[in-house]
Amino acid sequence: MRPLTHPSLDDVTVEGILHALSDPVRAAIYWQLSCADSANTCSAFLKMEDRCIPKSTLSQHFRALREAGLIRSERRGVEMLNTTRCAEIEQRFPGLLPAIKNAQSIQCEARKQDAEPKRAATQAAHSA
Amino acid sequence: MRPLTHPSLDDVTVEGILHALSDPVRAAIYWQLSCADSANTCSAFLKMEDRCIPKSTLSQHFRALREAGLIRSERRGVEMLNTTRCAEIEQRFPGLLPAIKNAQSIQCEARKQDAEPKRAATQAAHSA
DNA sequence: CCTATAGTTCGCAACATACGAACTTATGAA
DNA sequence: TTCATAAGTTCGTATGTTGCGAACTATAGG
Repeated sequence: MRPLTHPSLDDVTVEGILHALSDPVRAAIYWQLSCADSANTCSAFLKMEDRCIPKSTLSQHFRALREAGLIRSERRGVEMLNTTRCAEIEQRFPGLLPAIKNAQSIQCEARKQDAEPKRAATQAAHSA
Repeated sequence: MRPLTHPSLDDVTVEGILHALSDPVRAAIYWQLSCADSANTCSAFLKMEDRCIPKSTLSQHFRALREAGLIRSERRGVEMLNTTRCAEIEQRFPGLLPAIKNAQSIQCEARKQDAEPKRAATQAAHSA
């Protein structure tokens, strides 16, 4: 097992960040980590929103986030503690992560709104 | 040749935007289009920053931008006029594109700063 | 109709991604 | 110590995506 490598802040690129967050699973992991008041292990994400994500896939996603500079991981015994580097990134690219997060949540809300009328329509069809 | 398709604003996704702009060539095309006071053809990008990008590759990049909802393309005779849809996207995801653009330009400046000392060092070495 | 020009599509090679199986490392019990 | 277990990583492979040359399509102007 090769040691964990984290890019220095100067080596973090916008393209890397955008690419890492353009994957829905990684984006979900990232925002969840950024909301968590304490560090989080990988296995905490084995089940995400009803989807069961294989361990190996998760491991790759964490590596992608780490290599993009979005998170910092450190071994703690048998498990791994992951924390976001958002303060650092905010320093280098002010406003970037908040803007992306805001957009994601707008989209998330819009999807909920979309789902509502459909469910109502289905119910109406059933009762008719 | 299948007709040009543009997603409706509701179908534009954050992941799609991030993915489209995570490619340096597409990002460059996009920002250049957004700076252009008028619409721009594809062939205007055949030579970008000393790099010569093949026509077919360019065509794919334009398609990617179009399908992500970032640009609108319309035939005008034998060529294609491309315009950004940034006003629409700003409406749906306020602040997203400006934040990304700002980050890109910060990175661009940082790279220039990085290049300077090197060139100076090289000159010093030559004169020594 | 012929030719030139701007883009698109096709086909293939190179690269990236997902995931099961096998492996490594740390922990705790016997 | 030795064994079992748990958390992650790495490997192999199947599947998907991307880049680019060659062939194609569509339009404008002789």
